Amino acid sequence: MARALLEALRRRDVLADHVRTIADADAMARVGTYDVLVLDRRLPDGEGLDLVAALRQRKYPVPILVLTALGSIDHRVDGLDSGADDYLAKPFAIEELLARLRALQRRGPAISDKYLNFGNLSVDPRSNEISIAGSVVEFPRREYLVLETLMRRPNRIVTRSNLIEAVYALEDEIGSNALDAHISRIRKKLVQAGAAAEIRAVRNIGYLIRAKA
Amino acid sequence: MARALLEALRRRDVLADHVRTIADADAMARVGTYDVLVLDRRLPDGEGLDLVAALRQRKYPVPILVLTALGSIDHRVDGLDSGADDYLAKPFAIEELLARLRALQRRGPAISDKYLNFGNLSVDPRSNEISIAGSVVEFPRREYLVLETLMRRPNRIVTRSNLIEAVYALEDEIGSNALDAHISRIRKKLVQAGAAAEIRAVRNIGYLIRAKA
DNA sequence: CGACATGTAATGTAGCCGCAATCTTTGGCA
DNA sequence: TGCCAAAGATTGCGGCTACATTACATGTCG
Repeated sequence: MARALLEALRRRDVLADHVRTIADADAMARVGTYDVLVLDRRLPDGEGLDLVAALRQRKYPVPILVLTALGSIDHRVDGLDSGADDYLAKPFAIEELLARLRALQRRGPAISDKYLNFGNLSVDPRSNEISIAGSVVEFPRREYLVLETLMRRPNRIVTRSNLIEAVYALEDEIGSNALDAHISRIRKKLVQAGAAAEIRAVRNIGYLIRAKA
Repeated sequence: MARALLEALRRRDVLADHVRTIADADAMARVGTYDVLVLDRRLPDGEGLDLVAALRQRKYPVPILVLTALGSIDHRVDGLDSGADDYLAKPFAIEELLARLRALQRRGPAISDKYLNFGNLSVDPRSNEISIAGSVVEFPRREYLVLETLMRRPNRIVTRSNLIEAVYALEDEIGSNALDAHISRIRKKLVQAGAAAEIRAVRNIGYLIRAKA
């Protein structure tokens, strides 16, 4: 089935990778950049939904479509609950799968809009949770705010005053290197977690986040 | 839009009825026999999701696909939560809608029991019953309300005021750490029951429920 | 009367965050 | 190229405060 699907995709000039196991898929998801992920439930080394849950727990933002031979309601509900974005029962027409993939892809940006992604960093403004290289890293409130602000403009300079404004909102806090201290602490966490991004200072102006050298 | 859709369906020999209001749709659903129902969210006499909720509460078994101009996640989640079986953001390709309708039809009748599931927690808003790791755990009214509210937005921050509002509805109750006390009691029950989720505080803002570390 | 729910208040506590002292880097300038 | 002042980086420390917990009083229902 995978072969047929790959062939159909290739014919439409869709780029696709294929692996057979959950372990491989997990590895690919960590390093690769994909628009959408298609996952069978029954896989040689386990249950596909477990991977979905794991990816979602790590805030993996890419839409996931789950294929299953089990068309029953229960399983469908499980699929959606586990964090999949769409669900398709086998047997299915290739055409339908393609339509759904297009739909997911179109919706995709909207979905990942809720995440701020850059390199292997992912910020979820809803839960104030930050994931680096696939695992959640805790950031205290102020540090989180600084990093979120930077992540909203990757590769672009954010002025000191912008940052201070974002972090201290209304509270009047002026005069100290508090911001610098936060930056420093953030940096430490970033390297520690193996982030593929770094924060650079722009003298007399502010900071920016960019891909690591 | 309805006209275009009806035309497309007719061309494929699909029988379809069309009404414009929630009231009419409700009436049709009561008497007619349909394989699937397509519902817009914005309707002249109200919000489509309310009809979905009402139908589901009556155990109306027919799959429902909801159309919406609002493609955001919130709305999508709301849609699924309300008991809809599929969700499609406008604008969409007619082809895609048709594919989804076929899929729904093939899957057959679905009663989307709208449990709120997260980790090994399950909340049934209908019976106000909470299960943790498969067994029912008793929660008194206020605690239940707090937990249900959190479970409606897993992984997302729920503000203190939201929670207070949810728990104390209209009753004016202000000024105390009553909420904190409830949270504490809930936490105790959660760990005692071996929940795979935990409630975290977000300083100065509120709480969120998320997968246990 | 007893069990339980729930608000209140006292007390405990973690950990954030600002400060400041010290070290490092940067860029202007001769 | 080399020097220096200023900007930035880093780090330990301690106070503060929002949150956590617990006990207790009150209320409610059987």
